Amino acid sequence: MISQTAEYSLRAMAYLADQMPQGYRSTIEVATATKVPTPYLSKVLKRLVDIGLLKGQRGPGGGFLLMRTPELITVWDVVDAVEPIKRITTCPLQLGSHAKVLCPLHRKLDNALAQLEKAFRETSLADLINQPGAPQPLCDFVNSQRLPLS
Amino acid sequence: MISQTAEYSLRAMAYLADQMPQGYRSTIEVATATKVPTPYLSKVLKRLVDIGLLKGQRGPGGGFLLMRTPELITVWDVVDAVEPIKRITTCPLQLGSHAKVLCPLHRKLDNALAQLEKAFRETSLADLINQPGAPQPLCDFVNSQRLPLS
DNA sequence: CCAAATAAAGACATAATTGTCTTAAAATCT
DNA sequence: AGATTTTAAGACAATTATGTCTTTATTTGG
Repeated sequence: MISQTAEYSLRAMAYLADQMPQGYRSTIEVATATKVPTPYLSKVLKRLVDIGLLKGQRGPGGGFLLMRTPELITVWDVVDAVEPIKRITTCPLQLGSHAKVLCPLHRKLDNALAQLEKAFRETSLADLINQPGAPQPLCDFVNSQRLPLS
Repeated sequence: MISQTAEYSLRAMAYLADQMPQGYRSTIEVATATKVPTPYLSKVLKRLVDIGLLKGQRGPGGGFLLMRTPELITVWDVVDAVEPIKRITTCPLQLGSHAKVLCPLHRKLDNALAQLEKAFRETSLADLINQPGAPQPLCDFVNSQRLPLS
């Protein structure tokens, strides 16, 4: 229901949100952590740069970095950037009689899309990594650098 | 967010639900009414037959017919038949630590899918064609055969 | 039985998505 | 300046989704 590219984008953004304090992270590191094919992730990351969600930095010590803090980037921002949710605002059959009000079928479908959009807009990357009482961290990598060594 | 094929399937099923009292409806008629390319719709309808949602009848007077009444077929039945909503039940990264509990990202995504599934399960084809106070019928074709000629 | 209508089946074509590989450009460090 | 690290860019390949076309099988009605 959501494309592979969107899934990969979300994994990468979540990882980069978690790793933000450490600065730039390279394609290979992100790919390894999120288990995404490296060459393909490279293209996905470039897209996120073009869109303005990430900054790419070349050379030693370079890599990718969020352009905003995790609190200010939502799941919707990411999904909308790589695979926009196309809301149904006009009749797909282009029926004149549906110009103002969608038929029940498309009304229902668009309501479902609206629900989805709302859920995505209400979730920030911070919500994905800062889970106080949550039993599991985002993924194996999350916070791994920051946990006390015990 | 939902495939073209699923959209076409829903249009066709809604049309056939509306036309059920008139008996079999041919591919060409359904294609014209729903504005779907005829040859492609033909394949879609065959799939709906294979799945058991429609009955196909050859020869003069033949065509397609719902296997159940519109009340007993949901939007979910149709979508699930042609393009199943893949719920996230296990970690897509196959991380051992997520065997029991999904990470927040995939928990959120699956919750969204659950919402979608619920909305689709709660809507029957009958809901799409019998709208007492609704300002618009399903589409131009709906109930057109049954309206008083006035 | 024959002709017409219709779905069924499957070959073929096109486009989008996903994935790989190679080269170029830029930044850093010594 | 030169070597190394890294993203940027773009060609190429494989797969899936979408769409078209032709032939075959079945059913009905005369």
